[in-house]
Amino acid sequence: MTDTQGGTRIEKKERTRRALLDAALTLCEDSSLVALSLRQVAKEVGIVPTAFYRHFDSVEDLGLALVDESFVSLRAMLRAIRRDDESVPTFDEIVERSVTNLEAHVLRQRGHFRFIARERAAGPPPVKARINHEIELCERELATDIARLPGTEQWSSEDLRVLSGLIVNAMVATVEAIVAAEGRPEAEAKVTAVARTQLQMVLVGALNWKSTN
Amino acid sequence: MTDTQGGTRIEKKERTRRALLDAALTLCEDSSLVALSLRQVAKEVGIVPTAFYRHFDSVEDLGLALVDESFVSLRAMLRAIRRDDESVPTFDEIVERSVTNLEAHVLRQRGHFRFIARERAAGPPPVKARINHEIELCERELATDIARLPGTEQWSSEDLRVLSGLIVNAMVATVEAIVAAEGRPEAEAKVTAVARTQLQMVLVGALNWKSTN
DNA sequence: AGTTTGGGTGAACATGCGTTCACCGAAACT
DNA sequence: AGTTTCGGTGAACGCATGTTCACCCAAACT
Repeated sequence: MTDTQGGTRIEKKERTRRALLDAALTLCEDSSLVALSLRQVAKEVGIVPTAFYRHFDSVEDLGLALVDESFVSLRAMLRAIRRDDESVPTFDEIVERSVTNLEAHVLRQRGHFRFIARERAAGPPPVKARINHEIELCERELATDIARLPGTEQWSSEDLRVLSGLIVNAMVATVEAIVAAEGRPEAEAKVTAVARTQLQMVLVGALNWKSTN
Repeated sequence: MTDTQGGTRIEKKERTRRALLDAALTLCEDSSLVALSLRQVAKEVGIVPTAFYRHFDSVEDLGLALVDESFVSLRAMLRAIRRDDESVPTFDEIVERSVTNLEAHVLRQRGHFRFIARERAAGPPPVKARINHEIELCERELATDIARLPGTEQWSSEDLRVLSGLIVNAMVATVEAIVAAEGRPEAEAKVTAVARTQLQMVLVGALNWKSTN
């Protein structure tokens, strides 16, 4: 490969590694990791198939790296929302901020989210497992956030998990719908409007829920 | 192929067609339609690759047939629940019946549901589209069912769709979780228990919702 | 009885796949 | 200046893929 960008050796290695990750993300856009060949992604990047092994053991291994990458940025976003919410009074505003931020983040990282939504259901088993594990972590963190909200003081931890599961489900579905909107802004707006209402309905349910801990 | 079962010609054709559908369902269990080859499924059935074309134009075409099949049986189940519900008084009993029936049906048709859950996100575009369309139909039907329930008389059709979307999301997630339980009964029981509680929470939300039609 | 229909056959093709191996050449060390 | 490290090379392998074609033969028609 002819790398016209100068730089130290590790910089160049990192650059092709990135190129491999990006190429893989693009190439499996409308199929799946399990249908993506090492040679395709190598060709896309402009290196010979064998050179792929200098960076990853297999396509599946590359997939795991993509999962990690995606969730690092997702978790950063969630931390940011959480930080902001410290000073926000009403439920409506929490809903508003959450959905707005989620939408912005999904649009910015469309490729990653497409990937996650797909491989969560169809990826190679280790990839699937990693994704579902990460989502479960989000669910747990959301449960502890909810526990700090007024009105949920004496909920059972059971019910907290159930509620956060419900919300995470709705958010996962929302992400899939935003991604499926394919960038048509009016379709996206409809999706997020629905998501806001759904979250509010769930919150109404939660506020009127008496946990039988 | 040596077909030891006798029968008329169209019966024999139907028999290999079934075998192809079943083989495809089994073979893509832990990958996806997009990673399933025509030759694999032909070999599994015991016919030569070329004979596949006597039944389907392509693997994708076979996939569409599988989608139709799955939803035929799903819709039959939904009709049955709806019929039963006519005579059922309380919300709790509706929740109970729905989740119990869903669980039983998913367990009986595990293969089909696995397939739907996977290909919904990862299938070839036409397959994805067909699945999402079918799910949307379920959502619409649910919305009209809800509209007949006491307490929702003056909801906006907007809100009806939002609520049924929320419920369908939760049910799709439940199906995925049941399938992921891999037949371990205690894991399945936990999943359905969570689903029941989630449905109840949503219903509590709905009952306290005032639609701003 | 004679003919047509149509599911299944088997060879052949070009192409793409993952993986192996010995090798190159420049950056990075000593 | 001399040596090591290591990302990228290119040929080669055995194998699987989708699709074509001419062909077979029993069931189904006339």
